[in-house]
Amino acid sequence: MKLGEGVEAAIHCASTLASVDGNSTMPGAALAECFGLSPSYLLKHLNQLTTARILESVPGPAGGYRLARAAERITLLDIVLAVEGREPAFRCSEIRQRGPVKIDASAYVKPCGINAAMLKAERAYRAALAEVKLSDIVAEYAAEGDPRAFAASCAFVERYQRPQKSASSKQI
Amino acid sequence: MKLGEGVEAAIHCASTLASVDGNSTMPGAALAECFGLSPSYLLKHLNQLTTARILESVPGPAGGYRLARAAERITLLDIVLAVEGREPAFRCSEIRQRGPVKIDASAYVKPCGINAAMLKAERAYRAALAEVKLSDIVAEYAAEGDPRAFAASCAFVERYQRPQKSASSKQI
DNA sequence: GATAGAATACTCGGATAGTACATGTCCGAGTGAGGAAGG
DNA sequence: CCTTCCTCACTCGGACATGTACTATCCGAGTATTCTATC
Repeated sequence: MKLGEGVEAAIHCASTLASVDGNSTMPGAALAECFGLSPSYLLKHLNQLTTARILESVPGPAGGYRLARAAERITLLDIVLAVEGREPAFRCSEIRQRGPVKIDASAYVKPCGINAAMLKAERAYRAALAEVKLSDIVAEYAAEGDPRAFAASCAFVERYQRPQKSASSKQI
Repeated sequence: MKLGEGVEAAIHCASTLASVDGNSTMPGAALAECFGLSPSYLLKHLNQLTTARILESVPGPAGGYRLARAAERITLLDIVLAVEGREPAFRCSEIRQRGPVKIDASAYVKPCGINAAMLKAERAYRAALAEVKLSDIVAEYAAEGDPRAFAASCAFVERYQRPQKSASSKQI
């Protein structure tokens, strides 16, 4: 029951990318510098987000990352699942039938109640994450966060974002 | 986001211990054999439950483990926290203030919205686990589970449980 | 025969190796930009 | 002056070490039982 450190980085980067204009991109190195992270390692997580179709990557000079779809259509659950994997945290290994008492397999057709309870709790967890959109995070930050910190973030984005030539043509 | 394998073992053992009579005990070796687990390793998890005041351990011959309180007063959350630790799964390391843009610390007095959203989801997870009592698991198993498997479990408990002499006097 | 003592066997508990996963780092493939040469 | 080609620098992507935490195991501390010797 411990989430990797990369989840925090992934969400922060996605929030930052939500502030870039149109389909401009932002290099991974800039994101790493923004949060004081190792550039080489952050790319690993950004790549996971790209594989999950949450981000898009543009190679070459003036390349970088951008959101693959609108921030209103990205939830925290999407990001968490992309980084941590889609498997449930609790995996029932059916130890109830590993004992020495041999019983026909037909006695275990029903899933065990413990597994059901654990999975139900995990569904509640995921449902709570699915309710939070990336746009909510950004809006809450702009409204509730400290104005100085917000201004600094905007300045950082302004400084490092790179507009794309074939921007309008690559709209999906 | 991955729970250790010991959680499953701990819950199954606790459910089994909920079926022992009065304050009889059951040795850890018997529980390990019941689920085909390594006896030496299972003791580690049982010890965690004992430290968390969920189980009681009785040393010496005819010793073993028993529930420290009624099964109605033990929830799945108690067991999960005892095994996995009480720390939240998501730990905010405040990477937002690690960047090169130096801002006064007063700008970060408010907890970051990402952390708040993650913790809220975890509260939902824990609340769902707290609603499930150990007695519910046992009752559901007795009512919905396969009668053959249930009978085999009862026979196993009957065979290995050890009544305690000073049983009634040690009632809390 | 009853009792006190010591040896014993069984239990849990903590300290000790092995392994899988997450973390952190490095180098290579690919691409667009920029500049130089030619028309 | 414009076009074309080449070189280059910058980007992401995957392959390679390292650290940590989970898993697994073994040996030691403690206690009720049990046997024996004595009263």
